[in-house]
Amino acid sequence: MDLNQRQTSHRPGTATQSKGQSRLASILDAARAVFINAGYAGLTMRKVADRAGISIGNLNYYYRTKDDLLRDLIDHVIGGYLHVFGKLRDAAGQSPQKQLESILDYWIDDLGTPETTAFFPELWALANHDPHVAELVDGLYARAREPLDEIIGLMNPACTPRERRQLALFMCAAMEGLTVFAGNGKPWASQRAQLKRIAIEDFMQLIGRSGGTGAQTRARQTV
Amino acid sequence: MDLNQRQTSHRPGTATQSKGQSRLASILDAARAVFINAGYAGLTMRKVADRAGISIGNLNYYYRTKDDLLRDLIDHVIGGYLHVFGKLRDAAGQSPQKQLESILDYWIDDLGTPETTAFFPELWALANHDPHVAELVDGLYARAREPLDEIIGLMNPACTPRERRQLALFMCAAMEGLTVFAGNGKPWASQRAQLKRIAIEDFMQLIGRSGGTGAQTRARQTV
Amino acid sequence: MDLNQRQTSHRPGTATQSKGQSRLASILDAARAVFINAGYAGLTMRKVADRAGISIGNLNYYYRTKDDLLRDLIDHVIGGYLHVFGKLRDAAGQSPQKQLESILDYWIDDLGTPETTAFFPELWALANHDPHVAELVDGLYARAREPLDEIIGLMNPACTPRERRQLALFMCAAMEGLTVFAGNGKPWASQRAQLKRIAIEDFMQLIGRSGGTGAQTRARQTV
Amino acid sequence: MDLNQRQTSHRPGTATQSKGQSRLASILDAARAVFINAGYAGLTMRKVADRAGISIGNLNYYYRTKDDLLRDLIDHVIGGYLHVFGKLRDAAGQSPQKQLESILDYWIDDLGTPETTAFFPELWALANHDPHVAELVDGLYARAREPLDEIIGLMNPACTPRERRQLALFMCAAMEGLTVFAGNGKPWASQRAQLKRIAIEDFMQLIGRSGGTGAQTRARQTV
DNA sequence: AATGAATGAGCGTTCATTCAT
DNA sequence: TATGAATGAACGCTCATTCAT
Repeated sequence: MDLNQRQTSHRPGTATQSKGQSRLASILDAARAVFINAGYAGLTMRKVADRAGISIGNLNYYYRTKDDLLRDLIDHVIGGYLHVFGKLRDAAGQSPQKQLESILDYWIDDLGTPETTAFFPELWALANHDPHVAELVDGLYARAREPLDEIIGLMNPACTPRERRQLALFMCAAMEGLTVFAGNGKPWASQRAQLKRIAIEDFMQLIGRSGGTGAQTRARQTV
Repeated sequence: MDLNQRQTSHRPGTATQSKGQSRLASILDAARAVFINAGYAGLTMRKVADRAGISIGNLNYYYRTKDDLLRDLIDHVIGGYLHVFGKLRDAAGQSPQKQLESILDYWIDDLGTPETTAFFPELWALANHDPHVAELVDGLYARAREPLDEIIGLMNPACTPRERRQLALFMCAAMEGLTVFAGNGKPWASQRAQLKRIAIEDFMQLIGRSGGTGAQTRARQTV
Repeated sequence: MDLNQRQTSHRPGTATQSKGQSRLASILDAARAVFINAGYAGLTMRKVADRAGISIGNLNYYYRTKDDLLRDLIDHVIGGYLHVFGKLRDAAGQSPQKQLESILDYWIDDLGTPETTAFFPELWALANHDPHVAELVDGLYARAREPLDEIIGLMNPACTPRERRQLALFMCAAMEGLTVFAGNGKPWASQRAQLKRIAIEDFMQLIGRSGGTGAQTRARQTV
Repeated sequence: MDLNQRQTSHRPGTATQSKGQSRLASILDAARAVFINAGYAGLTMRKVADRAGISIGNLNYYYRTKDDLLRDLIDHVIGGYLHVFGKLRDAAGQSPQKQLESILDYWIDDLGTPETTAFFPELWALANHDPHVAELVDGLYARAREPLDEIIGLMNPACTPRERRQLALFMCAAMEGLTVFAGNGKPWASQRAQLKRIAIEDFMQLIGRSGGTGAQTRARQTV
């Protein structure tokens, strides 16, 4: 899957003029809002049309089926995250530690926004029933882990590529898990900053002590 | 909320006899299966009735509304997890390290089962739109973290109660996050055991080095 | 295809009680009326439900899809004609000529009724786009031609089975063709009786002079 | 109704230039194809526009309503048949028998083409619900019977005009009825040529023996 | 305790049609 | 001429729910 060259699912021949393109954008925005507010189960063509201020006929003019709309919606939102993760990687010139801290900082802050808190659990649930969504989600995370992987390599050259990938995955999972507990409106939201410090601290240590088998790691630490 | 004294949502006056009670159980089993297979969006009274082998009229006899059924369904499933976590805690006589390892072992194995992999993301998504579900989920995790909290206290007496809670939360989040990546059928499922080792190792270290403010921790590390 | 053992297309489990059976009958009657009045293009679930005096929900309770309803509708109506043709054949004890006359008499009278005049052209049109309808129509006509075939054999033993089938087909086609011109409300409706006489006369002659090759026939006639 | 001076139903002011006229022709061709393939129930403005390679906006520019298009479509197709029947009549210089045979030959061959097999049943069905179509169809057949009527007069001067009309109608009906049974793709398609022979033979005899009451006819034949 | 029958709102979608450009 | 954009009614169908038996 080439995440850079995504193809839209709207009806061919539509959105050729500027009016149609902006309408398409407003549809995707409306769909995103409904999806976030009401979840996939509450995502209906009528709600989207209402929110976008158009008729259902016009909505179906742009998106022949609800599924087409859903795909473009997820493409659209995931595309936004991909864009941000691409930028995060470019924080060059800094030390790997600073880079890592910067990424985690952004990541955990983001998961505290209402949109992300609501969007990703829906995505995870959907991915279990829709292979296409699963593929998109996997692609997104793979991309998001790339800078982590790279930084781990800089911070601990002893790590094998496989170890780097596993560590990045573990860190990614740990942060994403925080969404459920410290996301927007969640019970631990007020302690998100402290949890972020714990995560950063922990990941630094984790990276530093890796680079061999668990036995070796423990040995090195105790020496 | 008292998780020990949950109240069922089925229609009062039903399930008074043994036949009704077993029927209720089969309904909840059917509902769970549908919920896991099709997600909340695909959970319909018809499907549940079909799966349970009864008429929709009869289903509505036991559960006046779909929402009632959903509440009992989630109560039912969460109750199962609570039961297990209660047992885990009873692994007394062993060292705290062994206890911790045992819990994480079970936890991460469980998240690799098809049921858990499918069930929890649905739950997280649902919790964002249904306060009652949110409350149940929070209660479940609070209970699940209790043994972790306790073990942390045993392993590192320097930890304040607040620190213990935060560490337990972080560990819980990190494991739950793995569901999305290393759950059943997920891309990292084959490396789940290794990720488990990383988690256990990491949590051990994390607990060991905690027990002060973040500043103190850093100071100690740099010395 | 066994026309005698047709299977209904209504939802399994419905129409088990007397109320449901009579409702099913009223639905088929309503559907028949709508089909005849408005044609296949004008046959909608809503119109049928309205005509039957029930909600569309209830209509869909009995017939899951419009196609199911259509099949049963056609089965239902064709079944009526089959029943009649079965009876026609039983006009035993009379001379073959009388029997033939009786059948043609009934046939051409029937095609002058509003229902038949409207129903069959719809059927012919539908058969061109729906193989299942085509099969039903073919089955109906095959059955309808059976007594004709038999009578031809009695009237002219010189006819080979193949000739009999062809003659019966030709007669059947000629009569059915009259539907378009002399059916109810058609320009030649008022002369239907005279056209019937022409047909009967013609078919008698046709049968009588058959029983050999065309060349032989012409030879015998000119002698 | 004057079939020679048909008035088109396209929007006044359109198709004034050569480009518009050819576009109109391509629209009618597309409409005919859709009508034949999908039937009246499947005839939609979108399909016609797609097939014609234009936008539905442009289609509605030429035909303000679907009904206008339908009328012109039927006019168009029927016009083609009228044109052919006009030519058939001009097979002068031959004997009436030869002329008759030539007409029947063409007629029954034509009804075996995919277009005619599909088109006419749709037309008959439509005529039952649309008076304008009924009028057009009646006009077409009236014209088609003219040469038959004339030839009958030549072959049997004893026939009264009324008898001639009835015989022509009967013959026309008999042939049209063959469409349903021996049209393209129908069960008897392979025996169409033999059925044609039966028809020709039969009609010759029918014409020859007519010209009086049935009794007289028989008497004359037997003498 | 259980069923078949029934409702009406809402679903996704297609339709003929209009309009500004 | 021709298009893309837009509408609103109607389509077939599913839904949660109610009710009489």
